[in-house]
Amino acid sequence: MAVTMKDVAKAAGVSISTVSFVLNQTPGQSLRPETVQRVQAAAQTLGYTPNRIARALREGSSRLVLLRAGNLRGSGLTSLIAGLQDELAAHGHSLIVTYTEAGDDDLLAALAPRHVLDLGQPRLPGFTKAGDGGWEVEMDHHTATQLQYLLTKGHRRIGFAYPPDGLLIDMRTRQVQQFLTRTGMPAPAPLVLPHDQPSILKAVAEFRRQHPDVTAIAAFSDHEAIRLLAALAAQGVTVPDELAVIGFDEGQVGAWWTPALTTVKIDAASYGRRMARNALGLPDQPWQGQPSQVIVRQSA
Amino acid sequence: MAVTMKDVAKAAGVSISTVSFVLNQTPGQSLRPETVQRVQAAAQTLGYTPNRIARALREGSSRLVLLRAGNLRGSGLTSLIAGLQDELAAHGHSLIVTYTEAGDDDLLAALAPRHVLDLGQPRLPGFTKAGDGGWEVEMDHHTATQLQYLLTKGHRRIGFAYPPDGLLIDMRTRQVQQFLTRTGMPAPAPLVLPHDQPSILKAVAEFRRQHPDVTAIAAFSDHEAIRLLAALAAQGVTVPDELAVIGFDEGQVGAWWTPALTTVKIDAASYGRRMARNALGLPDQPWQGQPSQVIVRQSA
DNA sequence: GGTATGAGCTAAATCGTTTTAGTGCAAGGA
DNA sequence: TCCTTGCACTAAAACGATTTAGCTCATACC
Repeated sequence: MAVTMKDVAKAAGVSISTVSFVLNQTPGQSLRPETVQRVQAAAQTLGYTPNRIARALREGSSRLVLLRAGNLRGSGLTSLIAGLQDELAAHGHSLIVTYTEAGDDDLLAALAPRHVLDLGQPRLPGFTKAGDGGWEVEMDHHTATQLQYLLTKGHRRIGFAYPPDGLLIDMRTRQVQQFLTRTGMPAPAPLVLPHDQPSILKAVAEFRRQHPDVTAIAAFSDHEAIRLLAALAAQGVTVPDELAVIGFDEGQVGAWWTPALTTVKIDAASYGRRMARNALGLPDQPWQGQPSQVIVRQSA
Repeated sequence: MAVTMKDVAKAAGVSISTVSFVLNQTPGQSLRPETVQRVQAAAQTLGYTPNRIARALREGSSRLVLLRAGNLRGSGLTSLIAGLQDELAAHGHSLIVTYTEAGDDDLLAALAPRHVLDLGQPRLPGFTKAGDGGWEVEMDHHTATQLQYLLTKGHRRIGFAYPPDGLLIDMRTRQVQQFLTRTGMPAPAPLVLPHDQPSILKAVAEFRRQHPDVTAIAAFSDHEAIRLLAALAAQGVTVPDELAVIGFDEGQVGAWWTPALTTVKIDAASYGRRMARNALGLPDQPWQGQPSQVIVRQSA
């Protein structure tokens, strides 16, 4: 049997209410220091742990935050999660991450989370004003890092390779377009990478025929970059000489590929903290440009 | 405000207890068909959804099952999860998966799951008798599939490549040893693959010097296989001619590598179902050898 | 002296279920 | 007629926390 407030109350010789006031440091309650001591000691000795289910029932929701990551993976997500977890833990909350595409109603009902963060939503609730550092601004920054690198390397005609479906595709596509327009470059040449290898070969061959002037391709993520590299190798296209390829959101295997994949490492930890504060309704902290960093290897 | 049993009871003109009996089909209760109808209709009309938090408080735990996957990934895990989810959903439960290494006490307390499945535990609770189809037996089957393929291809001296830390390493290592012993082969040559590339190169060079007679290497998972292939390519070792490499638990990128990675595809869905039944305390269903299947590509 | 005030507590309601112990009524048996 | 039995329900007690509304003193003020 778990230790309840009742047990602590009995041990400390006070009422359950008092125990609650002491342990939650409820504001607006005056308590004698000695009583506080006694209650804390009793809780400590008995090893009291609050029953989160009972608390959730009373409060109307669990001290949980749900992050919907859909089909996303990568180190950016990992650091985002780390930041989220840190800040949430500091305020007594826990993080649950789901990687399913569909919104699972049962799960949602079972968890009754205080907040749901959906990475498919470009503008997270709370980040409502334009230019306030929402998810979209964050991503825009990273996209710029990726493309700026290609520009610096002298590329002028740039392609953007992305999967046929999944989260964030529209947003990234739009941002790539806007960045190139902003910097006076021609619009990106779109390259959709199907799921199966033969189709990819066809798509890539077709792309090269239609866009012979493209010298560099920015990928939606490292996974797409790898699939692209495989197709290019199969067709005898040398990377980076004939065509440069840059990944996005450093994955697990890019470093081991030949040629090793140049990519963008995203450190979204501090953004995760902001998301957390936002989800909990805490005062926001000013946005500072997120560090996203090009990992220079061989492919671009 | 959410619709509660109280609302349903009022609408149907019965007591809360009756509503509970009807909606849960509580055994040992006799109810007039007409009453049942009325309650069900009321629940339907009002759009009643049970408050899982309240239920969890009453029942002592949530209708949740927690799966601790640690650092594991891959299609085997994916199918395991699918099977688990299916069977759990059929019994009104939901699955939560964590990919953290440390046991998160706060999360556990917040969820109060009915059952915790830890993939780091070789013998899951309930699978207590030897040879009854526990996780260990399951994995043994897949390991055998991987090694049997190498034997069939004529390899006699076999190495086993694995990471320095993580879940399941001890189990897999043991099983590889036992399989080779059982089939009269020499013991496996161990090859630990550190996390950074330079160290791997060193480890592989050292391994080749110490074990020149090894003609094939079975990897702990596809991820290790890829890292190994990268190191071998860097050292000019031709795969599969000089050294064959077979992965385990098909990953995302093996198909795109050059040479394409031969691996073992694990369909753990039906095992997931068994785990689910077991976790819920339902009668077990007999174990049937799990389909694990070699995906033959180029590397072995 | 009477009363407002505040300190330091407690009693009890509440969150929404599940479940145990009844309750009232009709039918059946002695 | 009286007692038992079964049917079809209901009342109320949990589950363990939070929170509102008191309650009892002692002090302070007029």
